[in-house]
Amino acid sequence: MNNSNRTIISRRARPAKQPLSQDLIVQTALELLKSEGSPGLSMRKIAKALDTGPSSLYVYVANLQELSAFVLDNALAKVDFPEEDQGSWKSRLFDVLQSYLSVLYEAPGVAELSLTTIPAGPHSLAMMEYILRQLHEGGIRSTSAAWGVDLLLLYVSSVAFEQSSRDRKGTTLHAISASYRSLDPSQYPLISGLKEELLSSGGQEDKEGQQGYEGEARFRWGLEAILQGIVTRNNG
Amino acid sequence: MNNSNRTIISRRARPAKQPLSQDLIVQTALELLKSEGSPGLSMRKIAKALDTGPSSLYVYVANLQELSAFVLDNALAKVDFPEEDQGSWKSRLFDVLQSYLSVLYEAPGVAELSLTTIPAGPHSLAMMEYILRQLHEGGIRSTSAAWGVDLLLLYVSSVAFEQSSRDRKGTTLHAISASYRSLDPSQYPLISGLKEELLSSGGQEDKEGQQGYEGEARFRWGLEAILQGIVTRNNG
DNA sequence: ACCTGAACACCGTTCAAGT
DNA sequence: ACCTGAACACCGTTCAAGT
Repeated sequence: MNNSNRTIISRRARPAKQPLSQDLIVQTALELLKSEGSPGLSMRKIAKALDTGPSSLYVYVANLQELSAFVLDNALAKVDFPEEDQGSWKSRLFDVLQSYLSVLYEAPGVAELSLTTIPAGPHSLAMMEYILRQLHEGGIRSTSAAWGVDLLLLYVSSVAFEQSSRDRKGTTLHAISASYRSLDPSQYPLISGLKEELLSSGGQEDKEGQQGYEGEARFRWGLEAILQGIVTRNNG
Repeated sequence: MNNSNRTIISRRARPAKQPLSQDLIVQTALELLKSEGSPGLSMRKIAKALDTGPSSLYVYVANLQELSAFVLDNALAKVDFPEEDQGSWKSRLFDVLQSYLSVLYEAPGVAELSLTTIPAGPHSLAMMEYILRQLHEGGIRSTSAAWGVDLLLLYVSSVAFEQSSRDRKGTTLHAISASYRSLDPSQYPLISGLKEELLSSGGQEDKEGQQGYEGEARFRWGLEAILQGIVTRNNG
């Protein structure tokens, strides 16, 4: 620093520079991820936001990968678990997964994290346990249940990620839409004939609600399909 | 360069420095991706492999994202389509998806690409068309078919990615295994009870074949479950 | 038209040095 | 024990300049 012989003008807007801690780092990282997307999740940017150098973070966090895992689990704290004495197990199951989806939608980067980092934090475990409990109540046990949770969570993460990676760049949606429309129908008759259906990939087609009507319908369709399959495999 | 007054000793091992082209760039990129994983897919490394500077690549490719899309489609050229006059539509469907999975397994980075980049290249379109044709033959049409392909491809990509991101770091599997084993059974009774099933995530438990027996079984289970669901939704 | 060098604005991680 | 500065070895992309 070159302000050694200069009285400090103002100790920043920050509240007197809180001491660092893992929690503070993780929270700052999550804020950056939400405001700037996945490029916001960088050691250097987090350090800058905390008014320090990147090397300081390594006291509380092994590396970026570990930090990412913490950030994901922190975000998952917001997932809502419906009370277990109301409604059917199936409606509760759909509701958690819907809530999980909303949390992932909140920030484009979080969806990517959910696919990229292995979920072993307490919040993710709590969600798995809750889902397993609903499946159990629905008579789905053992292998079917274990593989089923994975499949369901994978589905939700993928939907969220696909969606958020489209939002990232308006170009991409235009690009794919254009490429479908310019297809040679004689070479790709089925794709050509299903253009519209293929493109309604769960996106927010309207500007209003959290998620378009089409998107919500498609999300539930996929969920029902997977669950249907799990149930059938379980009983068959 | 500082060898201006020095006769060139040897024009590298490369065959007399081929002129650049999009195809050469894409192929080199794919080779690097296979040999070094996703960090290998960098403009600078590709340029170095081609014995030029990174800026030279921008004549043939808009940016890294576009190049990635080309690389993915190039890799998908290897997907095998079973002859359509043999076996059932279902066995053909499973076989393409199995072949798709093998291609993604070939390189850890390719699996990641398949999740991250929107597939609009000719090889990916050909695969979609083929799958739609099998579904059509199985009586699955319209929305069910359109959303079904997406779901099936998503599943395969995710399985491949999950697997390859585990291979990347032996630590991660150990870490998750450890975290499951150290769980408080009273807090997470169902997860604790299903430890084994949850951990058999389609991985190669044996050192021999391309894929472990457990892994193959789990992969097919997921496929059957999804397909079952699609069929039921389609008819119901 | 194609290629190059140099620069710009970034990365993650380490490490000796300070308090 | 915690924090810092400086360095190392990387990124993608642009742009003026050369052929």
